Amino acid sequence: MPDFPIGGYDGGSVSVSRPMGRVTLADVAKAASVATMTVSRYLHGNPNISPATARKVKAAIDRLGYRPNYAARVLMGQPSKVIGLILPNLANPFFSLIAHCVQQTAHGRGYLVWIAATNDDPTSDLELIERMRDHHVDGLLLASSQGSNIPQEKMGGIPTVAIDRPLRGAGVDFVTVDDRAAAREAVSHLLQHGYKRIAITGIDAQIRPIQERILGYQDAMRAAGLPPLPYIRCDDHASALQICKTLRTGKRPVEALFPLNGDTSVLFLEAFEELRISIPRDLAFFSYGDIPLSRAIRPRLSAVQQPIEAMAEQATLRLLEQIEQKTKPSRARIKIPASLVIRESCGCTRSRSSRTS
Amino acid sequence: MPDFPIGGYDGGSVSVSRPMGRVTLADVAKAASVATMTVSRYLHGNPNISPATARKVKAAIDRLGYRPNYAARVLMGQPSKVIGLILPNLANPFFSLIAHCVQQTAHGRGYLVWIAATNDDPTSDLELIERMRDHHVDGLLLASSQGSNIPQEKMGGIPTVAIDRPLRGAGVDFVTVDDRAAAREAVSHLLQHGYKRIAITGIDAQIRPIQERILGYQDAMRAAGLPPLPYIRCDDHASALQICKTLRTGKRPVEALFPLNGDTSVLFLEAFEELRISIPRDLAFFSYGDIPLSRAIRPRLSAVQQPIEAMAEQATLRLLEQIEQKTKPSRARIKIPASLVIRESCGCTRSRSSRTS
DNA sequence: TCCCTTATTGGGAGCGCTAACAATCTAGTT
DNA sequence: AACTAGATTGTTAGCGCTCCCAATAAGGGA
Repeated sequence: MPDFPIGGYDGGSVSVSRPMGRVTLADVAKAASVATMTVSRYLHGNPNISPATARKVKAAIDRLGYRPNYAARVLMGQPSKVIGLILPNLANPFFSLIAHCVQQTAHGRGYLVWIAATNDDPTSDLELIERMRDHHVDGLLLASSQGSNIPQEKMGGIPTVAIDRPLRGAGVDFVTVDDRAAAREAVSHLLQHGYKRIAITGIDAQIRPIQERILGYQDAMRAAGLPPLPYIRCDDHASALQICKTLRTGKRPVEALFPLNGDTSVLFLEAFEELRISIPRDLAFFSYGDIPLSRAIRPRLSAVQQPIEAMAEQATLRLLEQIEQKTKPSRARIKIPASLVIRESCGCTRSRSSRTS
Repeated sequence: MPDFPIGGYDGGSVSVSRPMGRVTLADVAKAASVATMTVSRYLHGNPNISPATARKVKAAIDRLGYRPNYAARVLMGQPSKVIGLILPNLANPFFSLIAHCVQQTAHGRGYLVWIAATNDDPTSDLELIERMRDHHVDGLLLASSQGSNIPQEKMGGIPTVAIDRPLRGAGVDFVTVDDRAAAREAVSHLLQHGYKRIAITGIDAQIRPIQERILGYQDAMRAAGLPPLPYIRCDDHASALQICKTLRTGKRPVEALFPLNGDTSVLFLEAFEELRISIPRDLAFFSYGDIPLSRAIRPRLSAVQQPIEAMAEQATLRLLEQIEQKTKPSRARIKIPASLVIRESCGCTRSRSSRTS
């Protein structure tokens, strides 16, 4: 059996329910007493059509409630006007905001967005790509799951833009936040407070954006002549608690904590509350990405503010350009600068804001 | 011009880039020296095929890397194996969790899920339905935007299940949380604490689930012989602040606040923090739905816990059944009971949990 | 008036696939 | 050996649409 789903056993001759009764081009043509081609041309805005004919055709379309059959269009090589958006996880506000923005941008240009999530399953990635291709999406926007490696030939020349995470293997455009600069700025800010032992933590460091943020952290530490501390992996509530306990013990306690992603920030905020760790008195804190409900948290969080809208819009526009201009992917790497929102958790007492280079 | 996007002006004779080079059934058939029908039969798991032929066909498929062309399948009336999921807003964790669960369930049954969001634009609803139909989704899962009224004929007989919010007009199955019972239970619990003036607040009350929750509130108040207080609309941070100020003033201050949806709960938690209102000392609080980051909030929140997974799974399974068994929609109304998570914000001091009827 | 150019319309063919039916082949029966 | 039921494979047509090319209608200059 093949690895793609099939129509199901049909017993060899069981009739499949055909979507009956739908109005076709031929129906419209007959009603308007013209050739199907004329209707087709009208639909495509071909100017070589007399106003009188156009009116007749329009009337027939409206009267019959005609809708185009995209399967037939697409079979002839026409664009489907659908782009696929594959995300690792819809429950993460970072990605759901991307979804929102991509849809906004694409919709304004006449495209539908087919959103799907891999739920961090790297094999699911490849399957989604293939099946979306089978369904003739015009292009693909990919925030690939951790570790998935997409061979170039699997993309089969379909316009693709990677977003947030690069696509190893396939040579495509890549739009991302300038994570390295953002992390560097954040750590620099913490250093200005006089903290010397600044620790970083987060999820699996294999993911590209995390690697970039680690580099940014190291940049800032080294620039200040301080040794970078090792990256602390934190995946769940239990490990956050555990880490909190070890951070403050020992002869040289950590003075500031910088989680490198939003989920981890949440984990630590929960742990701080549970362990009655006072921020920023016991420990300074700098969050990565805006946290939902952050206004209900005291002290207010200083955070890296990711330019999600700009990133999503850039990526979408680049993709649509590739689709419509049929330009080759330039393998460009577009880095969008993030900004810092300085509130109180880092040790500041008044709010102010700065923008990274 | 029609109201659906068209392929773009083609000048009458500009050649459209056909996705060249893709392996077709005929290619496989030739490579395996059989008829195309034989390959098709193999793909559909037809048992009337000799093992030797099956092997030959499989080898050819693997060697050539054949993938089915769904446009052609669908044009013949075959199922597309895609279901559409239309949600009001992906940024809301309630809906993004629905998306996650639907995908989980559908994927296990060989279906892809086409997720799209209307961003609370009621007109966008209808357009998405129509365009997904144009693309031959096998069925539709709908959490319709507020106020959208879908005429039955627009659904055109496509299997549909409404989720969370009913579909006015179209007679389809409807899977929802038993919001009325959940609200009743929550209010009853608050009443047991001795609170008599319990206020409800939330977004636009036109939305069906909100209406049900209001009814549940009124049930509980009347059962206790108390007059229900009027519903307080709250849409943003400013109005939450305003409401907080008025709640505690006057001769008969409100003792407990019960926001009827998650977003509003967040708004009030932020306002409480800003106004230094202490929960539950100044005001008891019962949240609707689990709030992200709720573990980082003191006191811990008592909340209605919505059975999102069960709801999404039920809805998906019902839809797939309609699709595969070709059963008519029973116009059934399935209510899934919610449970209460009792923590501290309601005035309790120890955690315990109860389940509504 | 005729011919030629340009605007507008029509007529097949065929995209890749599958339903229905036809054809062939096998083994079992009398 | 002739025949038949059943298993296996092939053939044809056509899903709804758009391509290519041909056909017609409309204007303009000789």
